[in-house]
Amino acid sequence: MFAIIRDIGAITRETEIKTNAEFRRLGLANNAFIYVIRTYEKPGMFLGELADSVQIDRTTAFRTVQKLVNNGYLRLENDAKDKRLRRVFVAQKGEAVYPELHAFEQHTSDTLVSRLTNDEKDELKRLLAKLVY
Amino acid sequence: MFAIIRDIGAITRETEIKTNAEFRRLGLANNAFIYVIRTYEKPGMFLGELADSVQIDRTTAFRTVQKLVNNGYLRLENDAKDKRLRRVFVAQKGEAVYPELHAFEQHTSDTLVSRLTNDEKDELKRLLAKLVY
DNA sequence: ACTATTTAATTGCAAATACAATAACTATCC
DNA sequence: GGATAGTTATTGTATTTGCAATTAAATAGT
Repeated sequence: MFAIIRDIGAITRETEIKTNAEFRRLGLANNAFIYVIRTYEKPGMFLGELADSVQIDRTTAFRTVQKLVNNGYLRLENDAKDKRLRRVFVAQKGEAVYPELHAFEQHTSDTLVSRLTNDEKDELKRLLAKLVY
Repeated sequence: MFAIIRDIGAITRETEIKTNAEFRRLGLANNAFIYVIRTYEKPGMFLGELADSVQIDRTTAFRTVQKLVNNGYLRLENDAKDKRLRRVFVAQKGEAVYPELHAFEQHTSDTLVSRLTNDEKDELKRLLAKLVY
């Protein structure tokens, strides 16, 4: 059964190479585009929550978010109740670029599963969801 | 359908974190263990071939292999016909450690799919194989 | 045979990465 | 309400990473 884990790893690494190449021109290589997508879709996560949601080391995520704030893609807000928390939102540039990021993700995903029938796509989706949750 | 690509990425990142933590004590973090496994299973690949087989940047792969050669896990041999090629083989330490690496990969994979029925496991394996090839 | 193109390995270097440690704050327990 | 434990953000630092460029060798084309 280890073929499953190898195939999954292979797909991820190949996808990341393509996506990073695509978004380097926007300063969103090194998986930075993921942060913009996730933040757009779920605004107001605090830093550690965002890091966990993308399964990336918290210190790495922290520095990536810093860079994205400096670049104008994201912005941070202190939580009113809990002074430890800094919540993440998209800034103007992040808002503007989201459609393009999402379209590319969609396209990449469609290409990946293009040799499957619709039933197979649904089944794969269902099975993967079962692994994750 | 982009849930598929997200779930796949999430599984990979989580798996890599666990596996790197497990094998750090052996000096096989940063995905180095993958090279030992693949080389053991297909000895004599040249450097670029090995890099492609694990979907990792060739320069990164090159440096990782260098380190593994220094650590006694792998060894290199010049190709007799084509003077550009350096073929990779496991050395003593690589040979010795392979069973443990493979057992861990097996265990990780089994844990990952433990909530699936046997039929579902087979189906997932089949669908993923269809994506990769 | 000779030039041009391709492919492999390698190095240079700036940036990214992640473990470890610390500081600030919150929640819990007695 | 004060000590203790747990959580979050942050920094220090050494290592890793990967794009770009270089060298060397093989292959293709004429």
